[in-house]
Amino acid sequence: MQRTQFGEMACSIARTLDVIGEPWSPLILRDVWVGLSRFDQLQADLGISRKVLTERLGHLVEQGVLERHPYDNRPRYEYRLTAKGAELVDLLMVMTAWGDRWLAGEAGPPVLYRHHACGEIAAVDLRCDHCGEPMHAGDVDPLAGPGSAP
Amino acid sequence: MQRTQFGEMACSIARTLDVIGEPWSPLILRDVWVGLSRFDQLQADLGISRKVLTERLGHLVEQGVLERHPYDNRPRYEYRLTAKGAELVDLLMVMTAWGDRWLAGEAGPPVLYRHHACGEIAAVDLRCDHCGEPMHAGDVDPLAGPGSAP
DNA sequence: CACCCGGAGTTCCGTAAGGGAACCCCGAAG
DNA sequence: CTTCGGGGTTCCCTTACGGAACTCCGGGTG
Repeated sequence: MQRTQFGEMACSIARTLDVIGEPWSPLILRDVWVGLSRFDQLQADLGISRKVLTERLGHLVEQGVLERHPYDNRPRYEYRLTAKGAELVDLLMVMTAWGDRWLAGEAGPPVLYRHHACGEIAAVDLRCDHCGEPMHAGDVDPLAGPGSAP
Repeated sequence: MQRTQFGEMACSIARTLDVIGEPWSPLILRDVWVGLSRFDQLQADLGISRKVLTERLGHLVEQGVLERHPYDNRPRYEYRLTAKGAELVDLLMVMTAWGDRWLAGEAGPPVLYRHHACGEIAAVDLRCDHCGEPMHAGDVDPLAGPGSAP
């Protein structure tokens, strides 16, 4: 008996969860994204147990989302986002947008993002990569794709 | 001693995780989104333990993401997305896009999405809600927002 | 050279959460 | 009045998290 593995399912959501779905993983990614890159920094910022942090970092490196590499002659390492990991930041931005909208309350969002292109405080918006029109829950029909059959 | 609650953190990502970050929750949302709405349907489709499914549904309803309501004179219930929950589908679409791109492999994506507006098979793309330009990992600077202080 | 330091983990134990299967409740249909 | 099926509960077992202590290792400092 073991915990269910989502990676085996024919579903990109489940497979993505297999990479960053474990507790803490998205927060680790967030920290690395904003520049916290060393073990002790992450541990202190998150308050995560060192054991679990070790496991998560190992998994994220294994999945090609983070890269561990030395920054000193001593055995010191820092973690960086790979290209694969940087694209996961899209996910973080959408989570941020949703949390800002539905959970921030009176106080307002804890963090704001300034968009380089326009210089404004902004949030993300989902568009169709084909026609550029908005793309949300009710705007699509799911169809079986090539990777669906056994 | 108890499991760490992310909801207390001053971070919209952490707070969002408190709502849908538990194992299975995103997959439950996906199923409800595509039309599986009854307890036994969800249980059979996901292979989740009934105990955990009960807990997750309860939590999602409590958080206002799902609505439980009767569909018969008998004690029968179905779960539906609320407006708050429907906006979480954005998150699922971004997870799908990332999984399709990085994890689908040779076989291709298991599910395709046809966009109503243009009729094409499409994926989501993240844009700035201000200027409409692309908005990804390197395109923003985080600043402290109003909800950041202790 | 002996000692200490700080980063990066590893080990160990107690509690809590997931997996699985069996059981229960309830209203309708036979 | 028994059966059926949806919608959960209950119980036990195993795995995983939290927390604190311990280890390892290379570089300064006296």
